[in-house]
Amino acid sequence: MPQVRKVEDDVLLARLAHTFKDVGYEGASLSAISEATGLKKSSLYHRFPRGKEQMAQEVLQQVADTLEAELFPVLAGAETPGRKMAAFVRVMDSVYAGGRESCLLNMLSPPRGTQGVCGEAIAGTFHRLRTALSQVAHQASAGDDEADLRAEEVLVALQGALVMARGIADPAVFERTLTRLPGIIDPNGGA
Amino acid sequence: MPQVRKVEDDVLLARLAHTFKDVGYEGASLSAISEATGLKKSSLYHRFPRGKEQMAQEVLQQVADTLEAELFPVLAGAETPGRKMAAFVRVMDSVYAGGRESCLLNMLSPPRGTQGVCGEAIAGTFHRLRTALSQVAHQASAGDDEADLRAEEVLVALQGALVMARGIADPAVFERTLTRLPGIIDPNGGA
DNA sequence: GTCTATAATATGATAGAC
DNA sequence: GTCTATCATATTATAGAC
Repeated sequence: MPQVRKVEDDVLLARLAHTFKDVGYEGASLSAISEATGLKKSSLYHRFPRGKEQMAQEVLQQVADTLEAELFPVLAGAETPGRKMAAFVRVMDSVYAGGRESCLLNMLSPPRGTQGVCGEAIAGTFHRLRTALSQVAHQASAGDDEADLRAEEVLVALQGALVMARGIADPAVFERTLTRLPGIIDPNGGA
Repeated sequence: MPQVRKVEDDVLLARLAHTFKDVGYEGASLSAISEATGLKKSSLYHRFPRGKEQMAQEVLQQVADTLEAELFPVLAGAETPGRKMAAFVRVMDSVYAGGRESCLLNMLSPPRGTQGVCGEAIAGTFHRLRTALSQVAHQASAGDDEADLRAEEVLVALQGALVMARGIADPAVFERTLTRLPGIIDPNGGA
């Protein structure tokens, strides 16, 4: 009888993501993952034959897919920079649960030197975000170099706010930081 | 004959810190630590009877001690805000090896909810840094609330730059961010 | 203070029943 | 597709020689 999927793929990935965000790659033992997902280890290997590394890869891929579907079309669209950044803030506030969850790009980051597949995915997502934000800054009348710097500054603030929110156990840092982001990309945007 | 210290305490702590910065708390197995420090596991337990948790605690304590000795006296001293922030940048550039090393406050951060001793130390160091930076901002004619926000913004940028530098394997992000920090605390400081 | 040796447990991973 | 049972290895931790 139990030939049916006990946990749907999207739910499974969401629970995996939550676990990785909480304890990181090394901290996420298969036992912990099993408990978090409700699937036994062997069932997890059925879904992810290459084990934990594949889980991390697919979770990162889903992050990339979500951004590609929900964020980048807006940032590349016809709206004003102000509206685009409002959407950016909305998406990030949702992705990071108001600062109560950490970033997978941080928590899944491999050791220095050991780049590997996850490292490539993480770097790629950072670059993709920076490019998209830079174009918004460019739209807000920044020169090419200045636009890149503004985009970088936004990502730096986003990541730092998440680290600090976790470090002092206070999501308010993240919320305060979010409100600053539109003004970084578009200083004349009536922030 | 080998009744003498093979590795001095400060060297031992430095090697431990390097390992934790690289692979995080969970990723730093005793085997890895043993190899990195040049001491066998049982020797490590002789130095740190409570094991890895104690190692992390002492490494964090040493970070706090270093800041207390090298940074906070300057920030609380009689110099101009500009000189204080120049010293801040110098210390941070050294502590994080120009962006090629991660922050222990990030890499040793315990899972959400599980605060524990390390969590307390990390939060304490964040608060201590924020307070000291806020006083510099206050000196640079910021109001009390504004000073706190500027201090927070500096720490957020610092942490985020380290995460991003690691994520895209490019320390330049960190160096660029460092140059912005004095202007955040003192916008009229001729940055 | 350091080492070799060892114990108890946890981990990543596989085999095979249903 | 999920499960129980199992394996080989790695992990934290301790005992005792030098």
